[in-house]
Amino acid sequence: MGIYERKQREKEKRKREIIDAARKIFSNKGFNTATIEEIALEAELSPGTLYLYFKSKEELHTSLSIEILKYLADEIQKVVGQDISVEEKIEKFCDVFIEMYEYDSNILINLFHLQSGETLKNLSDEFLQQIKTHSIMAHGAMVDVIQEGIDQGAFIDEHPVALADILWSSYAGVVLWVDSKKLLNSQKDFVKSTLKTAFKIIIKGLKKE
Amino acid sequence: MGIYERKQREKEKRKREIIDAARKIFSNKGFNTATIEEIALEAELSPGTLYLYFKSKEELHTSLSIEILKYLADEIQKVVGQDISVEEKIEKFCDVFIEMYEYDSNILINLFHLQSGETLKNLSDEFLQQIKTHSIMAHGAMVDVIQEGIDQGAFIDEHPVALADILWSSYAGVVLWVDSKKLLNSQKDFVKSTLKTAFKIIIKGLKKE
Amino acid sequence: MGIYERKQREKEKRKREIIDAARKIFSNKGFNTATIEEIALEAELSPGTLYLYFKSKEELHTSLSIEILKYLADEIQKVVGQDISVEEKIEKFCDVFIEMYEYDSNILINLFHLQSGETLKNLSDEFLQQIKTHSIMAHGAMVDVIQEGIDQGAFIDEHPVALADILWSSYAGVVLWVDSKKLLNSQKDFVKSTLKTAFKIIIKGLKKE
Amino acid sequence: MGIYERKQREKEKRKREIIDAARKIFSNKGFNTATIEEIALEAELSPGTLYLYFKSKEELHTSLSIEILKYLADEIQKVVGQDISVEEKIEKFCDVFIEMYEYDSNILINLFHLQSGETLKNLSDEFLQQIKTHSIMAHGAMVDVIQEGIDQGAFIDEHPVALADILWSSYAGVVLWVDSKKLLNSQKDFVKSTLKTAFKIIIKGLKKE
DNA sequence: TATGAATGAGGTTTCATTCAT
DNA sequence: TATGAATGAAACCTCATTCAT
Repeated sequence: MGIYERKQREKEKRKREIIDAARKIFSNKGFNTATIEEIALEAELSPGTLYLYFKSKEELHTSLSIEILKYLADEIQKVVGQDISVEEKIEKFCDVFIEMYEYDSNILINLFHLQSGETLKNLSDEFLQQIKTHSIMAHGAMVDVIQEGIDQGAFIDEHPVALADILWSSYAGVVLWVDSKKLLNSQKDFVKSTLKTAFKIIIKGLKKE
Repeated sequence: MGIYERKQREKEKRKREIIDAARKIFSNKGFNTATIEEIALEAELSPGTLYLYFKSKEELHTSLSIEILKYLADEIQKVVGQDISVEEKIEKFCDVFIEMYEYDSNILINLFHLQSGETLKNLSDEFLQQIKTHSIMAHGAMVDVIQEGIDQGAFIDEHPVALADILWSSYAGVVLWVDSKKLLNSQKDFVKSTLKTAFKIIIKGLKKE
Repeated sequence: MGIYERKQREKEKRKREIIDAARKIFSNKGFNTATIEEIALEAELSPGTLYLYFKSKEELHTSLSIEILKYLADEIQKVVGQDISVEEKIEKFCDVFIEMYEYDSNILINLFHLQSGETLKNLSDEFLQQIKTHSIMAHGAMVDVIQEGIDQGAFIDEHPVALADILWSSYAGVVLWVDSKKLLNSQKDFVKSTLKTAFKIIIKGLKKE
Repeated sequence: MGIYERKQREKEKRKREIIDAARKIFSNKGFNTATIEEIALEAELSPGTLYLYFKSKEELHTSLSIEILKYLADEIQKVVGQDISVEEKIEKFCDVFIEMYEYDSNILINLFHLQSGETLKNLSDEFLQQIKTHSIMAHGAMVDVIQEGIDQGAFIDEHPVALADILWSSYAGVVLWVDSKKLLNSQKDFVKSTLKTAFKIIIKGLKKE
């Protein structure tokens, strides 16, 4: 390994540390409330150093989001090729969502920051392209599985893209809604069980007769 | 109409103008990014004037959220007593959600700001109580309808609170997710059709056999 | 009494009500912290009305201060002509100070606001002249009494102006200092007894041998 | 000197510069009228920088006041142990006061800001404790000297705490009163001579027969 | 490359003052 | 004369970003 490679690797490692710190802080505080200083502290670096690796707070957040999106897309895609029934595949999607939630319960809220008009407008083309790519891959995988179900005559004959959206929405909705109720009523976390039930009902609803 | 009544009415009207301006701005920019100056500009008032009607930016936002919550709870409750089948009632819930979305597509995101830990912590008891009351009423109405379905033997025998959560989640999820996709892909708005399909599938999933 | 006089009298009465309200509020909060709105509320008038009687917050405060100063000067002067010994006259001065303090314990702090460079600079010539006049009269009365004591051979032969300053200072000092201690240590009010003792000691110090 | 020490020293130096600037501005304008921007300008720093060293305007002012109080307490205490007569000790107290006044003629007014109810209420316990400690030390030192005089049979048999209060009051009173006269009459500064005379008279008044 | 002190623009909020009624 | 809603300047404070070391 040459000097250049080693340096490159060092740089990647440092970037990773910063992104990990950023995830923790953004997760707890949200984009606007989190400060660069807090993230730097968490990363055991100085604020100035963060700017050697990321052009701005916005870019740091976007990098983090893209990473999450990429991970999600990868996990979803892994399910598609498995030798199990379509129903089981959709259950696996549910498991992926639960896994994401258990890893970091605020990950989704972070992702939604991306969608704010202002944020997207200021995004570089490169980042925008990456987001689109990963989004399409994750979503496409689900569409494929649903199409498979329709082709097998197991699922109702609706537009598969819409059906995939419903699965995604279920994920987003349960996480946000149940989380919100939890805070308001100080109840324990029942995202997992609600998501399981939701998917069960949706699968039942998707099936013919 | 006496002078006092006229003044009172003037005051209410002004408060309404401010809340309407606030809805527009908070809707587009989110709580943190929106500025009092922008809201004042939108309301064609000076920043100082806003503080004659609302103690703080936070209180203005909370007032707005409570209003939305109250409206939602009212509309949902209207459905419960109607002389139609449970299935139709749930379809009506869907219509209420669509109506809300069409009135202001970012209304829900506004509501989610309430849930942030920091926000809830700083809320006055009075506001907190109102939020809880309206939340419980809206949610309770849905639970009642689902219970009705279970009692009639029409719906599967799951915990009705969880089932109501799934309906709410569906609303939240579709709005957020599909909206997010729309922004990213510049597609036209298909929240309405997706929400319709989602409810159709969930109703089917809820029904016995 | 003509219409003009009646109007004039009305106006004076209103001015008095405002000044009385101002004394109460300035006394409790100090010049900067007190607000026009509070004073208006106390006077049972609207903020706008205050500006019909006083050009500015500053002028209202100055008017109040001048009134106090005038009252003080009058009371002090009443003592001078009385048919009692110089010692007794100085004791009477002390009583006047105590009376002022008991009427309003923060009166003096109010007076000191006048002295701030910024305030004096912005004062109209008319007001400045009034302040000077009353100050000189009050102070002159004390100087006269002390001079009387010196002439009688009862008091030490120091510059009488300086000796009068010491009496005034004693008043100012005890009020401010003891008041300050009271707040810090939550002790009861012993301004009165301290002032009495202070004057007793100073009188003793003033006397020959 | 290591890097850490040098940095620490730099930091202390900067804090000092800010406090010095603050003294100048607070001195001229008073707490409320002085602005952070002015202080920053005086310190040749940006407003934001001040907040790296002091949490708030209030804390900056309190720090300044405590410093003054500490210095005063130290100087007063140095006098107590000296091998001179009680009379001479009290004269030395006077010299300390004069020295303070000559260093910054508005120092005392600054200290009085501390006493305002609002200020004391918002003070952190740590600061409050420091203020109390220094106050008690300074005052206690004077009480000790007076007690010494009483024990020697040189001073009249009054409550020594009250007598110490009179000395302090004399200081406060002369500085405020004479300073106020100076501003009003544009006379030259005679605080020093008046204070000297005042102490002379009080000492005479304190002595037995 | 790494630091972290310094910056300064921009946010929320207050309040003396004005002015249409 | 009296009102009080509206104004808007100016205050305090935060924090993303820069730059000398």
